[in-house]
Amino acid sequence: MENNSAINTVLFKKEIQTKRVKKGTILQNQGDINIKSYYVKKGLLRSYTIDEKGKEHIFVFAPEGWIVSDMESHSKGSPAQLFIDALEDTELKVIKKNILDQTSSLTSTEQTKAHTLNLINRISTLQKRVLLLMSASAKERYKDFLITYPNIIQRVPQKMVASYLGITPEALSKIRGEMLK
Amino acid sequence: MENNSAINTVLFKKEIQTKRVKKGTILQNQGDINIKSYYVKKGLLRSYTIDEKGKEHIFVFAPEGWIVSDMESHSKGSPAQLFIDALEDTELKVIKKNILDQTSSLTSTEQTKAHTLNLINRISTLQKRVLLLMSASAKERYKDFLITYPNIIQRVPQKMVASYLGITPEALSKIRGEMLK
DNA sequence: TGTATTTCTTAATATAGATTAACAAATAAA
DNA sequence: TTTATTTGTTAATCTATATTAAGAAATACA
Repeated sequence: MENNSAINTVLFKKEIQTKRVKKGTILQNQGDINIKSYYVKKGLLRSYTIDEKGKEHIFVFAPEGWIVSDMESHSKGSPAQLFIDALEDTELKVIKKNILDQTSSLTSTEQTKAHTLNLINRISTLQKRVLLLMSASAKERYKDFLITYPNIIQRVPQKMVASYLGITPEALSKIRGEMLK
Repeated sequence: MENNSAINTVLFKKEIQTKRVKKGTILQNQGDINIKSYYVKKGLLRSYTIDEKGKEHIFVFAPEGWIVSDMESHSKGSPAQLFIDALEDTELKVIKKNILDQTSSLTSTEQTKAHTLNLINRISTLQKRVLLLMSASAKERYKDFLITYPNIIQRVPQKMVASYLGITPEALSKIRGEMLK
């Protein structure tokens, strides 16, 4: 989920499979049982839900160096909540092992540390996201997005940025219009 | 942050200090440098921010068995973003060590696993929270809160529940009124 | 116990953002 | 290319929630 160059150390070689997928490929469907994690070497993945009204809500964008995984389901062993698909042609590593098993007696201290750091970074990112969703206006959240993920806007359609921010494409268009003045 | 009985195994004895604090005690102020984590043995803590308009936003409630810590700041070594205080007289353990150092060569595999599980549970909780904030109405979020944290409503004033949900006390009062019919 | 303070409720009004719709612009497909 | 599809814009209208205000209820305090 976040940029962490030490990740290669963490990934447990024999459990990993490298893969190339085309833009549009769905890696995980809502309801899937066998949940995996994906490390992005090159390209761009995203995870998202579709609510009862059929509306998409993007949970994360995962560009180079990030990991996407459905923690909620992963930790509970329940079916996937999230869809995961490729927004660009992507080169990735599939991590099949349950994340808990990765912290096995066979992994080194350094690996475990990098692994822990990765989890903490995710929590930190989510903490910020929750606080912004609770206290900031759509415009403020958009401004924060531009700073925090400067390269994403050029790579995805605007409506996906709106979906990530939790607003409609129309609302984002209006905000951008206002910001130009 | 979440209920996990294995936590005692994780906590590294000599780094821990048990403490009793009175209701209202502030354990961490926004801007504090030396960030600690708190494990609640008995009682109730919360973490929260205060925005530019002076409005409080509760990030987590931490009843018995939970840990509160300011991950955002902890991981970056930056000053605390969150306040942490006691909503009831509380018995707690102060974890001074940086969380990364806890995953040292001295901790056992079991400890590390429990520790990892704890982090994953937090991510899982936050994932759900983000998705709810993005896609659900205030009433839906309140209903979810009642199910997920059934005992908290009896222990905190209603306005704090509102603050946790990201709505005003007036809005929550109205929602509760509607739900009685 | 009585008084002050905080919390909760209700209602009127305001506002950010949703919805709907229609069109323009860009991108993909034929 | 030309045409079809997706994406972005603008504007009118609607709705959930915020804001403001005032009184009632509960709680803390003297």
